[in-house]
Amino acid sequence: MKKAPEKLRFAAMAVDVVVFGFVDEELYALVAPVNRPPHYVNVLGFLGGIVDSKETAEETCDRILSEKGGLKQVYTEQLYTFSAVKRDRRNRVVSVAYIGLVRPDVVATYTHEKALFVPVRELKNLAYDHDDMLNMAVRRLQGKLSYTTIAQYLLPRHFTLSELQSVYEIVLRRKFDKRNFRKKVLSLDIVKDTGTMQEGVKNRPASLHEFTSKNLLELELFA
Amino acid sequence: MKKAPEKLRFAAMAVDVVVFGFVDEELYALVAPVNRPPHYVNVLGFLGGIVDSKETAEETCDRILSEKGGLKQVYTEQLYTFSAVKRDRRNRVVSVAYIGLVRPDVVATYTHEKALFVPVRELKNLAYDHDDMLNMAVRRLQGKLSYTTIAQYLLPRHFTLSELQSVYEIVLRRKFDKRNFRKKVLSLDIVKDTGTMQEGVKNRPASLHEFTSKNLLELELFA
DNA sequence: GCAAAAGTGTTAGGTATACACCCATGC
DNA sequence: GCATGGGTGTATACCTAACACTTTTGC
Repeated sequence: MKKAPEKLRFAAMAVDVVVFGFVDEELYALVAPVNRPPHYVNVLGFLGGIVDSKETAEETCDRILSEKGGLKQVYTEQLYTFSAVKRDRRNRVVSVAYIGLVRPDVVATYTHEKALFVPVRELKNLAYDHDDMLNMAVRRLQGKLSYTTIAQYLLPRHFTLSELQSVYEIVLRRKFDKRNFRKKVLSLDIVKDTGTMQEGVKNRPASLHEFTSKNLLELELFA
Repeated sequence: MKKAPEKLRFAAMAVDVVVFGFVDEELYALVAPVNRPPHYVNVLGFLGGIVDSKETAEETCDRILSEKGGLKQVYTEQLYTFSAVKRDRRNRVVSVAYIGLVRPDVVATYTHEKALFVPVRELKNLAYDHDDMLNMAVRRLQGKLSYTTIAQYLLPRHFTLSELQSVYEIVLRRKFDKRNFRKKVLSLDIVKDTGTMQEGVKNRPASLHEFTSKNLLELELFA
C-alpha cells in the first residue's frame, strides 16, 4: 500500500449488535454497562467493538458476540450504519449495527460477567445513539416478522403454536385470534406438527411444531 | 483526541450510490468509468467517494452526487454496508451503499463529463463488488415499491396512471391489469387527479395525477 | 377513418375476520 | 372437580383477479 491520504484513515469503524431474546412473554435485549468518562458513565449499551483490518463486519459481529457476550452461532443480520459525527461524543466512530436473535433457553440460562438480558421496555437512555439503534432494531424485527419466518430464531426448535403466536403478539404489540392465527401459519406450510407433545405442563399438553425450512423464507403473513 | 490505536484508524470508509432513473419504459442506473490499474480498468462502477472525518455518510452521499454527478436534491436512502476484505482489491475499503432516485427529466437531459445513465439490464461485470450492490439495490427498490409510495421519486410531479403502472411493471417485472391497478392506487388514496391533462400526445390525452403525500408512506400495495 | 392509448364495471373466487365451546392434563 | 391452556368450524364481509369495449386525440 502506498501513501494513503489522511482522510482515508480517519475512521474508527465499529460494529454494535442488538441481540434479542424472547422468554416468558417478554422481549429482551442484551446490554452491558458502558463506562467511558466523561460522557458515558453508569449507562447501558449494546455489545460493540472495532472492526479489525482483516475481518468483515459480519466477522466482527460474530467475534463481539463470542468475546464480549459468550455467544456462538447466533443468527445475525445487518441493521443499519450509523454515522452521525457526534454519535460517540469522544471520537468519530461509525457503527455498522446488527440484529441478533437467540432462542429462549439462551436467555433463560444466560450468565456473564458483564452482559445481561434486560426487557426491551425497560431500556432507555442508553449510551451513544443506542436508543435510536434499539428503535430501528425493534421496527426491523417487527417488519421481518410480518413477511418472513424470522420467528424461528427466537423460538426453540420445537415449540407450540401458542408460543409462536405469543412472539407475534408481543413483538408486534397486537392480538391475534387463535383459530385464525393457526389457520394462517398452517395453510402457508411454514410450520408443521412434529408429532410430539409437551410434557410436564399443568394443563392440556400442546403438540410441538417446527418450521418446515431452516432458512429464512419470504412470504405474506400479517399486514 | 489522544492516542488512537492503529486499528482504530485502519479503515477507508467510502460511500457508493446506485442512482436509478426511469424513462421510456426502462430502468437506468448512473455509472462512470473506473480506471484503477491493475485490477479495475475499462469497467464501469457507481459513483463513490471517501467519507470525510467531519461528515455523515448521508452527507458524503449528497456530496458525491453533487461533485461527481452534478446532481442536487436527490432522494436517497441507505442500502447496505459492504465490508468484504477484498471487495476493493487494492486496499481495504468498507462501503456504505445508498440508493438514489431521480425523475425522468433528469435522466433524459443528463450530460456529464464522466457519468452516464445506462439501462440496468446492460450493467454487468462492474468494478469492485458493484454487481452485488446493483443486485441488492434492485431488490430493495422492488421491495419498497410493494409497500411504500417510493415510486413518486421516479416519476414527474404530475404523471399519468399508465406511467405509474409502467414503473411497477418494469421494476417488478410483471404485468398488472389496468383496471385493477387503477382501482387499487385510487382506493388507497395515494394518488389523486390534478384536473389537468396531457398535451401534445398523438392519442387520447390522459389525466395527470400526483401523489397525495410528498413523504414516503407505508402501506400494503402489491404482494 | 385509422392508429394509439385512455378510461371504465361486473362477477366469481378466495382470503380475512369474527366468534364460543369442548378437551386433556395436573393438582 | 376445578383451573389452565389446547384445540377446533362456520358464516360473513372484504378484497383480488379476470375480463372487453368505448372514447378521445393526432395524423
